[in-house]
Amino acid sequence: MEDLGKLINTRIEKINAIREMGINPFPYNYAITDFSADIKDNFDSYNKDNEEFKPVTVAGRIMSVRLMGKAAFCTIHDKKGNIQLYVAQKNIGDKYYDLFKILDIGDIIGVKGIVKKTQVGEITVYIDSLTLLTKNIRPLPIVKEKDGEVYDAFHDKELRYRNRHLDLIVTHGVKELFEKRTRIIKIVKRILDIKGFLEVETPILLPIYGGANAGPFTTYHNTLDMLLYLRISIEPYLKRLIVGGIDRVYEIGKCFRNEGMDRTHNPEFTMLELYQSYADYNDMMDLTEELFEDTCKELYGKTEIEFDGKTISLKRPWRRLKMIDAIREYADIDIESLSDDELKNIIKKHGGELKSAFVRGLAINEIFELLVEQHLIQPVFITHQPLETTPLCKVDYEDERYLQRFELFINGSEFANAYSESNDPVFQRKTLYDQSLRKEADTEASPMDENFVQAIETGMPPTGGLGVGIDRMVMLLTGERSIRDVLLFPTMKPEK
RNA sequence: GGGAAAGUAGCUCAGUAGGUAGAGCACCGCCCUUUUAAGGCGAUGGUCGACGGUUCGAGUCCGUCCUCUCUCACCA
Repeated sequence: MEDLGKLINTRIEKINAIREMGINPFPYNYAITDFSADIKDNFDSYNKDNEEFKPVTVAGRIMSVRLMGKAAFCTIHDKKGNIQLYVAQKNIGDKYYDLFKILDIGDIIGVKGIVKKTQVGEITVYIDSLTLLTKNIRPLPIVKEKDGEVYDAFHDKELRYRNRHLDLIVTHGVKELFEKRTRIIKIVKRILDIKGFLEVETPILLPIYGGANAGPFTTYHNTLDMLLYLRISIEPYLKRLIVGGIDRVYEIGKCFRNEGMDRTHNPEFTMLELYQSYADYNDMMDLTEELFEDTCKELYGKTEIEFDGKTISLKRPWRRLKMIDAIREYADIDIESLSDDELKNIIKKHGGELKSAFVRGLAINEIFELLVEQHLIQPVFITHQPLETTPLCKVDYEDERYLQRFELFINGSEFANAYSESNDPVFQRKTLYDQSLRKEADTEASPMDENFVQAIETGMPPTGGLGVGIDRMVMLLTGERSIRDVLLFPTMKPEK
């Protein structure tokens, strides 16, 4: 680190030298009129036969310098890309050429000039004015490039995640990836807005948590002298809004689960949850297909995407398969003909485990997760989960052992989860109460939410509800295999 | 939590039998007015992730720990 200190000190001394030249190394603004990509894309409008020129003013960060005595080429990076500058002493004068010579990679400059092609045909701004806009003092990682091939890329993932500002500057495609993430979320919102869903914001700090099976984060409010939880789902509040008559409602926001971290799990992650009155889980399937297919089509103009070396087709309709039929198809097991003990043996044999006391429905779900999930590559709605898997869903009227629920699987992992929402207040009170009693044995069971149950007692219309993991959707649509690559600032342990 | 791999200069990486720590780029000095991984000459720069051990001697061998990556487990 001492060496880095030396490098930084050298640059701090340059700041003093620049001030002694009568130049402010940190001026207040700069009127940009042009951007790199626009100049390159519309060369003809900036240069007519090398005789008529439309002057440009561009600004950006110095990414490389090739200095040759009394003239230099350098490349700057602005919000639209890179462009080369030709900096000649005779064009900008001795004083500003002296300034240019002590500038570093990482400094931000503004330049004025005319656009020409060099001998080898690269569109270049031949500058006649140089303004230092910000002096850098901390060296950037140096990334080299030739013919589109990148050398010495900023590879270290830890450094990239911890220093996303550097990653955005020097790693190709990172900025574009996060722009795409934002675009995906905007498309999803637009689709929902057009359908008449109201976007809302509900509390993240809660006195009581629920809506999912997950460990919560806790925090503390000093004035109220009380423990608060960070939400693990948005469901309990959106359902209150459904009761309140906002009959199509959604929120896209952070949820927090105090659980393990891996390639597809970050402690804080972004969920879409939506609720639609007078709809059921079939309507939610249609809507889910639409959200994924239309977003993909708008991004890429097609419905096939490459992911993890596989081609995945998001073209609707997708397959709809009952959980027990999926188990029969992929594991060749006829669940309904088997005894509890036989289910236990299957789970044991495949290395699964059951929480607390044996519950047949949870065992079936476990077998599905152990034996089927990984095979579900193309989009498929797995429906009719056993009723014990959640207390918030209506049972199917054809077979009350199973739910009107689906989970969407793509490439072996879950992307969405939806119910025909339970709105029977007597049933709801009982199941939530029963679950709260299980809390001793099952740390992920939620405590009783009295206010939520009272809302349901007020009368919630028949409602379809849908939850989509936005980060995973972004991963799918960008081809990224790690959630950390679609989060600007993934959760990291502090550096020592 | 298990397994595997990794951590050496600001960045990207070498470092072979345990014997004074290397390269490219960046940075510093000099030359250079069409370069583009610019080039040439020269110089600086390191607690080899941390701590302990073995040894005359450890980047290298052993142990513990830290961080990250991959993977398995866990996970609505």
